[in-house]
Amino acid sequence: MPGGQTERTLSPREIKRRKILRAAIDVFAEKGYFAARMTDVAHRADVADGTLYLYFEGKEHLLVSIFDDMFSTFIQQLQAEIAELSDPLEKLRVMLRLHLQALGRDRALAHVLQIETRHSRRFMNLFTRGRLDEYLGLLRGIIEEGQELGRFRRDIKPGLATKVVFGAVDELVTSWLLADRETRLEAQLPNMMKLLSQGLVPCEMHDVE
Amino acid sequence: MPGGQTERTLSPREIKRRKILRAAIDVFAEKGYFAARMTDVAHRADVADGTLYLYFEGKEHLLVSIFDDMFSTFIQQLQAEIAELSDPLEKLRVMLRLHLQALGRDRALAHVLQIETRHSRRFMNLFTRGRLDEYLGLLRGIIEEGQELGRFRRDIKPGLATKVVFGAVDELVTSWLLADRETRLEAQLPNMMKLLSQGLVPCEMHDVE
Amino acid sequence: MPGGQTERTLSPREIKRRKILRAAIDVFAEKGYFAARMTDVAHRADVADGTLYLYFEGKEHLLVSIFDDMFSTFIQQLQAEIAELSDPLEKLRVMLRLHLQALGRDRALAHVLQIETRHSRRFMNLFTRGRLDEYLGLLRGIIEEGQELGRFRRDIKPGLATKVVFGAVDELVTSWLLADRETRLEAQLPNMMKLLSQGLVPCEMHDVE
Amino acid sequence: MPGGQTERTLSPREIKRRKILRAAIDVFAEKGYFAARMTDVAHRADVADGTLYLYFEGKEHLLVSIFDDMFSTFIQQLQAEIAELSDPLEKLRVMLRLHLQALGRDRALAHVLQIETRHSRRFMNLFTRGRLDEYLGLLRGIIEEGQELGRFRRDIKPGLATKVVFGAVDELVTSWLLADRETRLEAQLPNMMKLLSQGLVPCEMHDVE
DNA sequence: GATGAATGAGTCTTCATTCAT
DNA sequence: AATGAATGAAGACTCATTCAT
Repeated sequence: MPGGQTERTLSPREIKRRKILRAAIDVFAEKGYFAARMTDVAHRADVADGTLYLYFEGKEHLLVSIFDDMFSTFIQQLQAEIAELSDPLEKLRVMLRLHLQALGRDRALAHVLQIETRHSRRFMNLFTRGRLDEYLGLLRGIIEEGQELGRFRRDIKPGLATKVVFGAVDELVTSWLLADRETRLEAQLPNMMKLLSQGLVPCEMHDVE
Repeated sequence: MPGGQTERTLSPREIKRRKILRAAIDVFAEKGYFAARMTDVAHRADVADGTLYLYFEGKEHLLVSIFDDMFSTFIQQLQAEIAELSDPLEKLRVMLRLHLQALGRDRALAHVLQIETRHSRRFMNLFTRGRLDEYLGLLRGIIEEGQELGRFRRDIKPGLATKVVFGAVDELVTSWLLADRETRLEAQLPNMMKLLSQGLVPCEMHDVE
Repeated sequence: MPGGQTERTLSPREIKRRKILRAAIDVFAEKGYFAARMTDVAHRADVADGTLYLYFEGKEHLLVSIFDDMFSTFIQQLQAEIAELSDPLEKLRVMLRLHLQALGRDRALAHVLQIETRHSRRFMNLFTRGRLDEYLGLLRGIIEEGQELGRFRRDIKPGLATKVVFGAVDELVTSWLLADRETRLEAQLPNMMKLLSQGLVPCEMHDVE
Repeated sequence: MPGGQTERTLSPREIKRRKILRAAIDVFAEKGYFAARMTDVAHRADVADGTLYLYFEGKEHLLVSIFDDMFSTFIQQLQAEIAELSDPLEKLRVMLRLHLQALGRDRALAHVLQIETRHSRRFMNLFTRGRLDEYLGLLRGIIEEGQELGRFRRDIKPGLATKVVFGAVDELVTSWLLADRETRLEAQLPNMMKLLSQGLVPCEMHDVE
């Protein structure tokens, strides 16, 4: 999610902006957003306290910026990779793989995005969910496409399916985060794909249902 | 989830304790845990500020107590209702139904449990997740039982399935909460059960997978 | 201006309120409003920093309250004493005497009212001048009455005369304040009355004018 | 008051100095000295923040310089015009006319001189009053001269008369400023001269006094 | 037990000033 | 000379908690 796709040359301003953002991610992940003090972030970024305010409007904006920056980079990458595929199931798999990879690669970032960024309804309504809708929209698009092509079961509302899929991945990430395992997050992908696509109950018993 | 199964007579102390807890739920839901002030809770409960500390150790303990009280009542009810069933799929359905009912019935409580109670890793590790494990254990037990009885697909790790199911319900609740819909939360149950049990992909295409 | 006319018993709250106000007057007079820190006021009043905010909304409100408290007490006294007189010139004399006495008696208060309370247009428009209008209205009333009775020259606009009289007293106070003299402020009254009532130029030369 | 009597050619440095001073007057008048930020002044003057410090020692010096610059120009003009007159009453009239003209012509400047420049005892003692003494000395000289020549009443202390006259004009200016009238300040001069020279009380009633 | 007035530690933010370029 | 990015000291205010009544 971070790095990689950056242009050859970054302006000095952009470099410092990212240094501060990185410091904020690390500090927020370590101490939590509320316990973190602006001065901690400044020290970690190796700048003066006041400098933070030359790049960000305030503490909350720092948190919002983490979300926005990482998210928009991620969504772009997602769209690029998905565009090249035709099979909806394949698109879904790639989407979830990128999701798990992006977060699995950067534990501190994952912390901030999974937890600190969801600390209140106000914050979620104002920031988290707003951005998340782009992701959910992409996901829903894939599901609807799959239904049209007959690759996905048609008797399930795409809105609900979107929530179930997102909820599943999201919980996977959160429990990986909190359990502090050594497992690679991505390793769970095949199993999860099977479960989501085929369900809990074997086919021959579906009539029972 | 609250009330209902309590004994006939509650001690005056217990009555006031619950009054405070209810006030805390409402205030936390309205303003968010951090923005809520102890004095707000006291006013809502119609007691003096200092009185809160005769019943709870402090602000954080108030939040923990909400979780614990509601959760233990809920888990008890869950176990009682499930014990009477034999079919794992039925158990699962009842479990999720109770989950959705309990939260769908009390929006303020749902707010607190879904959001305020998850505001930091520290809090989740210390309180939220600890209590949640009882719920997750119950869920996992049902899934394992289903696999043993051949009612559930055996090629899926029960740990993963537990997370997927919990993640799905959890997300359902959260999006219901944030969207502020008029929908009854419980109404989504049949659709979700179908999706979880049969998966996204129709049986005849499973080989493709 | 302060004290004197207070009721027999003051509530404990009112006592503490006045203690804080007195501390604020002294601190503002010593260090100036802007240089004064809230913690200075709290220390002087012998209360905790936070206690200030139980009695006043903030630093600015402290300054406004000094003005309002002292001014309303003063205006009341003024009206009471003037009501008993009939001669406009006498009324004027009493008014100015009370003015000079009230401020001459309490140098710190005079400092705050003459200087700190006039630090910006915004503050003057919002607070100082608004209150002052009551005083100016009283003054103007006396002048108009004097003109009607033929005791004061009729060819002078009362609005202008009001300003001239107020400006003269006000400047007298300010220069007394800044010169840090030992003179009693009140001692200047007879001279000033003569000047205001008879003017700079002897009568026999008025035609020259 | 500004410009006018300056030499034909100003050094580039002096030009920029004045540009900054003008910017400071406007910004201080608009936002008040304390609320004004150095960066506001720099922007208004169309120079970089740091440049201000190549011309002025700091924010306070900017305010002092406004006072000094404008005042010394004013005093010079005053002395020149008065020197040509012989009648003390005429001198007084010219002095007050110039005073009212100078401020009436430049509202922003008047703001700064009447209000911002008097924000604290420290500032007044250190700067405002010090410069003002030149003005007051001039005024006092005229009054004493008038008394010697028998044109002014001898039974009034010149010090007091000076204060009364200055206070009257000063208040006139301040109330003109705050009332935000459309009146020309200077228009009040004749009336004020009459009041100051002949007093409030008609001659035939002076014995009453 | 209940009260609620008092406490005081804790922190985000502003902005005058500096100095490397 | 001019720039403007960076600095960092400083302080008003909040609010969880206590404790004398």
